[in-house]
Amino acid sequence: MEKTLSDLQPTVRPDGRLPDATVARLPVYLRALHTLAESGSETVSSEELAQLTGVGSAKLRKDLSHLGSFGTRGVGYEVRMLIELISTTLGLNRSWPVALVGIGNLGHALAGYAGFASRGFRIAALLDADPATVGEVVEGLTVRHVDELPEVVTEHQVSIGVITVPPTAAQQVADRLVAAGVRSILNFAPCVLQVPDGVEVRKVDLAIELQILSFHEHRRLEAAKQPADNQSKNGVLPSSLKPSNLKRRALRRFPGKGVNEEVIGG
Amino acid sequence: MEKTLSDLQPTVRPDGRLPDATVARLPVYLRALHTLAESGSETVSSEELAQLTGVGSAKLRKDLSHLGSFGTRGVGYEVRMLIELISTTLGLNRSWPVALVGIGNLGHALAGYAGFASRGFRIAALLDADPATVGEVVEGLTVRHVDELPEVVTEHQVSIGVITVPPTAAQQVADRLVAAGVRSILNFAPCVLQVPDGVEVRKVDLAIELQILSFHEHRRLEAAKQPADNQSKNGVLPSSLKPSNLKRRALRRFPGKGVNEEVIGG
DNA sequence: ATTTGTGAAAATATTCACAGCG
DNA sequence: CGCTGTGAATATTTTCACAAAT
Repeated sequence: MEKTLSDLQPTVRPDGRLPDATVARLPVYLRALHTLAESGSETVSSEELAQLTGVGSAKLRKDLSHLGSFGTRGVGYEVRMLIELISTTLGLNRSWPVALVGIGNLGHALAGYAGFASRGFRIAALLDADPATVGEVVEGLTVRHVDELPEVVTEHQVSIGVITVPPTAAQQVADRLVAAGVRSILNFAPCVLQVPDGVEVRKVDLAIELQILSFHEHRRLEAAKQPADNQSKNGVLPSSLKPSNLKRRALRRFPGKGVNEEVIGG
Repeated sequence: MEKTLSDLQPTVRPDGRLPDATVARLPVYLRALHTLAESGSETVSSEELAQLTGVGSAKLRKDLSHLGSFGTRGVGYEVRMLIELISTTLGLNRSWPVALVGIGNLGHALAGYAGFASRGFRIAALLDADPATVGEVVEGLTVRHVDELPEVVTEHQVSIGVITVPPTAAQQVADRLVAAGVRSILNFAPCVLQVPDGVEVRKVDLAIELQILSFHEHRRLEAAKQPADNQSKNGVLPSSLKPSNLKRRALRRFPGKGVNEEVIGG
């Protein structure tokens, strides 16, 4: 039977709650799907999409099953429909106004990220505490003083705050965002934010990612030192690579797309 | 009994493998511990450290228990010893040479991040494919052409590669890094990288984080629309905040520290 | 013939709760 | 008494494997 887009809204949500792990993967699927759509694919199987996203096909199917039953057995999923379904689920059909607080190096880089606007997000305001920065025009927006947060939030209906200030100032900025009514915060400052229940904080932390890599690199080196050791399970090979999942490389690269998208985001 | 630093290396690793979830949290503990050390604390209890890091105290104790038994019952943990223990575990006692590929907006921001060097990482080289950028001096380093990757990696013993190029170029850069012998990659490009087994890739993706926030914001709004609904469990409050974990705010802010650390990393 | 959707099994991760030590 | 360390209980996530659908 044909499935129409209007089937999307009312159906689904068997028990009502989407697993966190699933929510975290939906954006990944969405990106691959957009690329597929651009390259003209109309349908995709769980196996293909799994290859493209680096996720196991069973996991992918289970993820999608939480949104409902929209695949066609023997065929796969309609690309456009999946895009619509995931976008709707994530709330990406509207454009969320974002306030960016802290216009330093990273703030500049983020403000200049074109793809920001492209899907679901719009930088509504830039703010900073430094009088030297306030008033500066960055990417067409005049930087306003962080004291004006309450007005700015109301004015632009800001629902997401991005913090790119030094860690010493981050908590204060978070408090102000919360006081102004913002309930979703993306924190780039390397510190833990304390917020009341009901406020969602996500953290992006370069140092932590590097330190996790460091751990694995360290393990590798330690393992290489002890080649006598019984590295039976999940062992680290001394100096050559295991040539296992090479079939993955088969449909690795997407058909060329000319867009020179900026590096951050998607 | 006194515990000495030399106890650290030989002991521990009951079964041999540290849970991924634990590894991912160790850097968070480490940061809080550094702050505690700077403020002069000599010991810390699991409860305090839990407050500071936003992790449950039982989870924290279980995490630390994977590294061995280094606490003192009735007292807590020695801050300096925990720092040493976690640093050693993560392999942060040496300085890892990092190659940064892609000197655009974000690349510049990362190259300029002083705290990079501060703990365990050192930018050894900057590379780019754009002839206009190659030769430019950024933060004291001359940008080299990405074709020179093999030489650069050998020259500086690069063990970690950071990718900040547009997504269309990211896979190619990853392939070159791997070919040059790099086994740990931090990818800022919004795409999935395919690498052979044995290569560790971590991804930092602004758009994904925003989209996850979008989902929660969306849920919140949907929930607010249906106030008649039985929002019993994990319900979203319509317009005011639940004032629950307020005690957390008690020891929220660290004693003032003058360092004006840059925003990224730590 | 192929691929979805999903129970059931296995693996991971978190939380509880308390014995045991200082 | 206070706090660690940890088995046992619970929750979450992943993986398996196959019946059902087209």
